[in-house]
Amino acid sequence: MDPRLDRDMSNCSIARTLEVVGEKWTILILREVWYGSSRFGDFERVLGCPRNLLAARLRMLVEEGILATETYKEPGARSRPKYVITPKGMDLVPAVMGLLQWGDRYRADPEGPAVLTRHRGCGAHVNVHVRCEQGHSVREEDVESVPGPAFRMKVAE
Amino acid sequence: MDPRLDRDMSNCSIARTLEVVGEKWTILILREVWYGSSRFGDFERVLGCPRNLLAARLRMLVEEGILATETYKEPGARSRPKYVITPKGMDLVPAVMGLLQWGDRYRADPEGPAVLTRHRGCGAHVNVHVRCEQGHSVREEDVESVPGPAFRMKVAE
DNA sequence: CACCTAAGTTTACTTTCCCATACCCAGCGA
DNA sequence: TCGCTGGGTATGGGAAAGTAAACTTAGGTG
Repeated sequence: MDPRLDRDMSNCSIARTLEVVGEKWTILILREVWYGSSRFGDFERVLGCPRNLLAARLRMLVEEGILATETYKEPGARSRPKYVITPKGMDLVPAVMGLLQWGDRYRADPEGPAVLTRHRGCGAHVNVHVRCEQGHSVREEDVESVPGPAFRMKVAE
Repeated sequence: MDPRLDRDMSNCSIARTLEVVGEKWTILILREVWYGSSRFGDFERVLGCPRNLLAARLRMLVEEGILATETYKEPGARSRPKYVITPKGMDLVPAVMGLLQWGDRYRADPEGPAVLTRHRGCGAHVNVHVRCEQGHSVREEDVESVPGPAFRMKVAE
């Protein structure tokens, strides 16, 4: 009989991204970096994340090139590492802002959002937005997904 | 001594969004809905997700109002439920597209992406993009986070 | 009326992840 | 050289997730 043909899951950019940032504390660590934290103790204190997981997540983010380590030195203390975001890490901002925006809309505190995102300089609110290369603003329901060059089907057993 | 003041984590839209879509299969289920799947068997077959978890995730997504159930009826079969995305679910598209876009850029198959997203109608590629209310295109490093109306500090023990 | 099918539920077992806590290590300053 | 401090590592228990397979259910078909 005909083999059943299905989309091959092994080649999915969403799944691959989630392999990196899909674990519990990872995106929250990135959020804190984005908000200005850089030290192990900052993350631990603000997030309340267990130290071993925090160390594991930071190590992974550095290995992936999303964070990088630098050293800092407080007067009268030895130099210690701190974590800064890389351009590759900055490119996660649209995804994280997408989560932020959805949470602000559907799960916000009655008082409003806890954090506002502004355009440095002009000061206006920023948001994420879907657009096409023709410059059109695209409504979510007008996004169409079609097979790309690496689209593969899989053969079910 | 002074209590230490920290950002209060309980009011974070990112964390709240992740409470809903942060579990392993959830976003992949949404992706499949977005790509056109709607039936229990579709998800099981394409994702390879265990049935019990799939049922639990679908139930949760319906409870959260991200998916809704409708019934379908194949000729000569009884009616069965199918899952369709709601407007609240569609509003997750920018976040999911952010993940897709990052994966396409940094973890793509050598051949290219498996899926292309196009503007229905004009056919041009779509992407997510940060902009401000003045209409400016905003570079990621020019996004500034400032305390909003519900910003709260917490007092460390 | 027995059988088939899709959509689950249930059960039992294994594996992985999460959390808390204790411990370790490398300077610096007293 | 002793303790203090920040940045980790090690460990052990418990919760959750993954795996596999049997069971259930409701209606349509032969």
